[in-house]
Amino acid sequence: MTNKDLADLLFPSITKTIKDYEEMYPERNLKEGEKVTRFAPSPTGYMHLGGFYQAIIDYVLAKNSNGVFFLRNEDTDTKREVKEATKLIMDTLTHYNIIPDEYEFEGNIVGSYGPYVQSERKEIYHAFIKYLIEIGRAYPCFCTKEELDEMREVQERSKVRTGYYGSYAKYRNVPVEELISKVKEGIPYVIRFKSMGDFNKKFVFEDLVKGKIELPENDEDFVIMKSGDGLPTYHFAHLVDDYLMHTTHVVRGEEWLSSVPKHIELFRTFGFKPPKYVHTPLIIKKEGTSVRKISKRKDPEASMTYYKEKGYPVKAVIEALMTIINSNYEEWHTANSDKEFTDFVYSPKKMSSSGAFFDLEKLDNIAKTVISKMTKDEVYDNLYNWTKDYDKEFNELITKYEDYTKNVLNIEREQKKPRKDYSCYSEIKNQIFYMYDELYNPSSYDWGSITDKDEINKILNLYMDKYYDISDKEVWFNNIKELCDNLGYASNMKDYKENPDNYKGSVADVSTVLRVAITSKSMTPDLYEIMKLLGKDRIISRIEKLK
RNA sequence: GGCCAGUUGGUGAAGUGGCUUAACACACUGCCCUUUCACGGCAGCAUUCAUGGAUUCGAAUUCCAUACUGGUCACCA
Repeated sequence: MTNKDLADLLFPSITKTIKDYEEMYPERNLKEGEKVTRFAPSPTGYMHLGGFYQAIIDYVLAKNSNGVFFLRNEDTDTKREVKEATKLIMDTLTHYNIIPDEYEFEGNIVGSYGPYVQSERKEIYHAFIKYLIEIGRAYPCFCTKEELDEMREVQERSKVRTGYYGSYAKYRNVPVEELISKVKEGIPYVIRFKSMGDFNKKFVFEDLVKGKIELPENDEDFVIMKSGDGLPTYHFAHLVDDYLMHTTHVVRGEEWLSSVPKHIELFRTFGFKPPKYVHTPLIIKKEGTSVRKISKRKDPEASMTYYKEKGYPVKAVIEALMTIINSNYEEWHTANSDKEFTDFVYSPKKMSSSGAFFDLEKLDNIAKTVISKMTKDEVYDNLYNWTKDYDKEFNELITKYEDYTKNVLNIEREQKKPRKDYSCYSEIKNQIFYMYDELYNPSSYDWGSITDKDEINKILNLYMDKYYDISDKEVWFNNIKELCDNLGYASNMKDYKENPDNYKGSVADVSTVLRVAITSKSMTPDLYEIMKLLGKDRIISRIEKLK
């Protein structure tokens, strides 16, 4: 009996060969330098910031070179799989407008290198495994979990490297006859790769981020196909998929660096050219004095849903991530503000090789600038879309008062240096609630230096009786100044600063009284604009309410 | 423990042997502008690049050692 007999026994229905698949998935028509990248998440029900950050790199790498970016669903871990996960991934990518050129979603395949869901590619993997068995480079292993655990304990006790290799590889040199009869008996098995590597030999591997790295050869007979469902492990699926889909650049987290020897040996065994690798630093989080990977359990900001729920502008999140990806992005972006982030030429070499800290404060700052540069219509539309999902009540209000809301959002916007009030859409309501009678119901007022009720009433009454005029900003402010003179407050700040004792206070104090009486807040944008939008009736009623 | 990687201010970082008295940005502090806040302007914020040694006229940049941090060592990706 031969390896061929074993292969046929294991995969009786597999008739296609590697060659057949190579013909089905021919070389892509790429011009020099065009890159093929992929985002390959496993659908565990969660879209991690770290994953999204890699997706951006993939996307930019492909767009930079006019290449192809595709999405592949790595669902080989059936135990961890979550049904809605694929939708979540698609929704997130769509929200950020990172649209793959090829993907598979809800039964729809876009692209000619599919299927793009690994569980649908089982036959393909099996054809490759069958070949490996035929040439004697893979074999079934019947070890139970208990046996493997025991082996590891023995190895640990005798202080040798743990793993299934060399003389520890129990089924590596078992004659085919015996393997065949065990299979026929129905004993569960996995398929292992038969490694020819030597752990004491090193080879040089070039990572595009880290540069040249010296790694030991792989000598482990690692699992390539699991028992039960017969699905491949990551290592094997990576080989087959990235070979047949003609991926040129594999972007993945640096936690994969230590399995590079396995992947390289696999590619060499088949005589395939391995892709280029971009092992990205992990996104980390400071906790006390130690650093750790950002985690979905402890850090809400590790999930991409966090940014959507808060209502951070799409551009801001991408910009913050791009800044981590290549720190010269920021400078480039200020010099090329009209360009898309995909026009920025990403350089793996320029990536920091240590862990990156995703700074939420920095994100806030970027987001404020992004929103400040939008037109009132853009802010309105984004606010509308956000409130539609997360704040129905406010959504109805801004729909009812659409033009008015746009005017509110436009205060101090159309100027060279617009205000930077909002970092996310969820913040807007809290900052402009006083512009809506439906929301205006202050329980307290932020009075400034003037807190005496009689004095406040005196200022307000006199103002409404004699000085109220919002026909023009200059007129409006001159009136306030006259009011100040009339009541013994300094109308000129310089005079006040020079001789504070000559006055009861200054125009700043009087203005604050007006501001707080009308909005309840001491910090607001331009009061004149607010008063103009509110109109006399509402101003009067708010002042009356104070009495 | 084996293997691999990393270590520049509170943060992201620039920097690849002299142009660095370490860029830029965020944060922070002070002043100015100012009807508040914000914006904006100006100034301040690492005598030092984990530590020790070596090479060199000269090192954050090269080499060696040490320390610390992280990754990995699954029928998870």
